[in-house]
Amino acid sequence: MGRQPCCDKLGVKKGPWTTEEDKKLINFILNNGHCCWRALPKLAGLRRCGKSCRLRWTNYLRPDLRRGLLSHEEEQLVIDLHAHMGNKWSKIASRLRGRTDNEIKNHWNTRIKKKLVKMGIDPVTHQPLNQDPNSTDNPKNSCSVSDDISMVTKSSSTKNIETNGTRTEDESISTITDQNSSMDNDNHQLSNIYNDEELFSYLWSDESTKAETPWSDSNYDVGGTLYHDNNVSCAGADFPICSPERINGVDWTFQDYCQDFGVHDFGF
DNA sequence: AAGATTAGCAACCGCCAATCA
DNA sequence: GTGATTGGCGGTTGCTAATCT
Repeated sequence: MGRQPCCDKLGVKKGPWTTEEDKKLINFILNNGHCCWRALPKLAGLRRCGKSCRLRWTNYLRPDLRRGLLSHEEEQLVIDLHAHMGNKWSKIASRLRGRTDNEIKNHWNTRIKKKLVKMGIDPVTHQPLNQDPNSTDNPKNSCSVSDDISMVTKSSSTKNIETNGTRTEDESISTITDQNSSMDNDNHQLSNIYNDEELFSYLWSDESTKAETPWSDSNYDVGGTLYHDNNVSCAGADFPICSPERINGVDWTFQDYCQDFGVHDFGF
């Protein structure tokens, strides 16, 4: 007897999400939260698998997500964390506020991995590769790799040494995240959130949205101190608000994220 | 200009661990 | 203790846009 499929395969839609489906999912979660992903599609009027809904929400629709390319600092952090943790994308993602495991995994596979290989560094072990001296991929011959990555690799090596020394892994990771607490292009990235015109205009509309979403994953630990959420009671539900953080000298709060997402009124 | 190739990303699949009855 | 259910994770696929020839 095999495992029961996560959803009834018949009549379940696959493939890219439409704006209409996004609206339904956002509306439902903002109004009801997501108590049970399996039941959610039916309740929200979606012909989707619960798993698919969860993925769409966590990877794309969550209002606390940041879109756009990873900054140099974030890239550096990912490499450092990967050197410590390996392919633990969700754990790495939890150290980068507003980034998803899928996004980081994609970025690693499509960009960082190639850069490291091009530099003659094994992306798995973070140690120098045994290069064929005639290979065109010999790092001595490749001058196109950015200097910042070279710095990163040095940094990773240093971290490895530190880990073998007196520092614990957590301490060393904490140090890394501290270094990452100021990101230079956050504002630019925030401005890139949700550029889908139709969805965006919908979100900016006056449709009321009472949030009872648990926002369980809104406790960020970047830098270890920046994101301690305070729960605010809202419409009978505890609704967390992030403490302000400083990005480019600007204080950002969860409300800012909400506004950036286009949801003006969470019932505060 | 057109076809081929490559890169980037969203989404799916299968497995695993935690939880519950 | 055991099997069913659910959520979550990591690997992989497939589509689309960009770039190359």
